[in-house]
Amino acid sequence: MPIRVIIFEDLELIREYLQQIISACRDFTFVASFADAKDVVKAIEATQPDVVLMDIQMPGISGIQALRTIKEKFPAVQVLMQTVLDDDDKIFDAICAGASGYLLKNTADEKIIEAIKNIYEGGVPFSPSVARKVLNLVKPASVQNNVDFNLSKRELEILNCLVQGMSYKMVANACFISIDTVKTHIRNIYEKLHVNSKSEAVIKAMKNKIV
Amino acid sequence: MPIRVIIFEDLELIREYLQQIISACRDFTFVASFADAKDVVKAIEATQPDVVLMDIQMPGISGIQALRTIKEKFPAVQVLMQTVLDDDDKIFDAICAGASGYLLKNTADEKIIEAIKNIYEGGVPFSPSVARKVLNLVKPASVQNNVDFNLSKRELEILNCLVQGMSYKMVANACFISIDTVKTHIRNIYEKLHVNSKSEAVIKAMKNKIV
DNA sequence: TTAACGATCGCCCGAACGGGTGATTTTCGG
DNA sequence: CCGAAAATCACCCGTTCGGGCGATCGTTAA
Repeated sequence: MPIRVIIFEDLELIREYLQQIISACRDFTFVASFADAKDVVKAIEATQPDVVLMDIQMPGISGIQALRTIKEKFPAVQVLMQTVLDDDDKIFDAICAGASGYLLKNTADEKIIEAIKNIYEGGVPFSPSVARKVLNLVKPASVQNNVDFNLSKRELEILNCLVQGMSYKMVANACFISIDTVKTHIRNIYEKLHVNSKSEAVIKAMKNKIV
Repeated sequence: MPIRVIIFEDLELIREYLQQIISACRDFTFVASFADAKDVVKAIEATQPDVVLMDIQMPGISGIQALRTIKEKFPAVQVLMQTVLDDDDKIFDAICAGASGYLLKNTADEKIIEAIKNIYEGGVPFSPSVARKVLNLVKPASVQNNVDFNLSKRELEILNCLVQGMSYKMVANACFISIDTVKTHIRNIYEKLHVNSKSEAVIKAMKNKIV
């Protein structure tokens, strides 16, 4: 059973070009193409696609907005975003909105074919440079989680309570120890983390993924 | 100029298998292979590879540890991790440690070849399922940043101070307002965020990326 | 032109917190 | 087995915080 593909792309030239590539491959059925995403819901309902090729820059409703709508109404439909410019924010937005893949428009034909198949099989095709960007988005968030603050097991447990927003009293109850002991532990934690308030400890714990 | 490749892989069968794949491709020069990462630094110095194929599970020093060492001493060397099991944590650790790519061992030969070329050209090859996992790591971090707590500009500003670990007094100084006004604002913030302590507000702010 | 809202400031009180000191017991590696 | 580190508890003191109440002054939207 061929994969049903539809296209959203404002530029006629590119639209027809993509259309040709899809049609030429017998694993795909080219179903329809649209120059804008105004009636994206109706379009999906009418055409029942497996995969949507979506341009990011389009007059009127943006590709990202359309993507959001699709993922909301038809979560099973896979959407492959494509764009000329590799803007970090756009890429990030698209990923957060549920894009299944992200290609730059300089991608070779056979790569596009491959990406569509890939996406249909549950993969996540990214242009190399896009993938690099995604990685750079992930990395900073968790860099330096190897810093060792030398917290004991108990201290970690209590710090964990703190990052859940607990008060001293609540920690004491949760850990079955007296409130004074909690204070002692927290004092020690502060010293090890080089902070001197609960908020700072929580912030440092979250940023360093000690939790 | 062919790409110089070395292999770290404890299982002889797989090691020789990879070795054959690499050798068979005239874009690559197979330089050496090692059964463990004990002398990883010496190995790199001696062989001057462009790309390292690194198994994750190895007796003694783990592939991730070796990866860290390589990236520390030879940041220019690209490392392609590979593993049988697609453990989320391992993958995440590898990415954070600077892995240039991540393949599952069921990857087809030609995909491996492609991945090595890709990596050498600055790309980031991931097995489809790995890429999906990476995405899932990125997404939750920024999901729900659209929740609107209806904070005023001033309240946002003060909340920002809080997530930097400031006390009431410090916020007052930073915003050039009296400490009592800070208290009023924070009271209002608490109400809007449905919390009732600084830590909780900080946690909620960080988790929801209001900052 | 009111009414609503945000920003500003003030006072009060009790609870929570931060830091200092000291002590006992448990645990665990050498 | 012994000593260090961790875990436990206690008391004191001053500061910070959380919350309740009230107030003034702009801006703005109905």
